[in-house]
Amino acid sequence: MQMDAVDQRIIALLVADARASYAEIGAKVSLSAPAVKRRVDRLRSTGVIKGFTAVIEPSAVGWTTEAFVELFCTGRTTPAQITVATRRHPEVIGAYTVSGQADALVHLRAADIGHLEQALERLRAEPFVTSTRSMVVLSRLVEAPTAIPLSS
Amino acid sequence: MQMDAVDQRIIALLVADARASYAEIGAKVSLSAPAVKRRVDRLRSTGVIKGFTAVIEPSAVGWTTEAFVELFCTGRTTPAQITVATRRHPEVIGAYTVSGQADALVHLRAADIGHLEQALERLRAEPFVTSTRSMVVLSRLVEAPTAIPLSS
DNA sequence: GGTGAAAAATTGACACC
DNA sequence: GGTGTCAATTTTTCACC
Repeated sequence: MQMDAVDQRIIALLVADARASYAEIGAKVSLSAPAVKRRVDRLRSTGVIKGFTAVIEPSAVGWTTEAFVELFCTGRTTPAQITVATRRHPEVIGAYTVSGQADALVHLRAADIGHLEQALERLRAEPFVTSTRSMVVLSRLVEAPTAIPLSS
Repeated sequence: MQMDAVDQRIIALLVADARASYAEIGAKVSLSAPAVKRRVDRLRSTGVIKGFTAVIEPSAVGWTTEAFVELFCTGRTTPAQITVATRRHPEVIGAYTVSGQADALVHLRAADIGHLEQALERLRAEPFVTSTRSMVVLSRLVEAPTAIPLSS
């Protein structure tokens, strides 16, 4: 899809604050509120903006434990299989196929270590998983929303 | 902070759609719009809701390459040092200290492989980094916003 | 792309429990 | 502490140019 510098700035402003009003955004990009809305509607319908979400402090909702788990899979495992399998587990908040020794990297979030262990066991029970390697998150140092290159 | 089931449901609804109106949310949790707003204001001021953001398709804004990099650091490296160092690099969209062989895991997003390589070189140049192990993301299978346990 | 008007949402004041 | 109702203001969302 075609996007100009104004679209990029609107996106950056919405990433910074998804509840900013169109008038507020318009003031910063020198556009009227309706013009901003039309652009945002277009960005949404073309899939550039996938949605709007609240950023939550995980510990506040009872998720205190995170881990990254490398999956080593059997030879014939497809990304689709991994997708289906990982989506089944509510603890999975991210999953990626990767280059390197592992086949996939899975990001888990659980209530506590016990819950994490349980989720990990379930994941390891998937038929295509041959082995795993876990990294439990000790502290989140950086966690930024999708950064947008600012075209100044 | 103290949170009841209604707060949890409001949070879940805002994670699903940060631009939902208070009246719309109120209809789903059986509360008036002002009551919802008061709760949201409280959740924001207490840091449970850290903010609202737009979810962007990374490829649409020119970020086509992602990687996870394990950092192996010198013995006396502190999390604070890693935080400061990783925040300097705009390509870092996540950083965590982890248990296991590596000391930290860094999530990078770059325009292309060349850009990623460049960012990786800069990261490896940090004085406390002894070695790295990279996993380039081949495909994003799952990428969910902070999942909230639904108290049904 | 802007303007203007109607509809809807936000926000604060107030009473109530 | 919490809620709902009401009114003023602001925002959204249409027309139409």
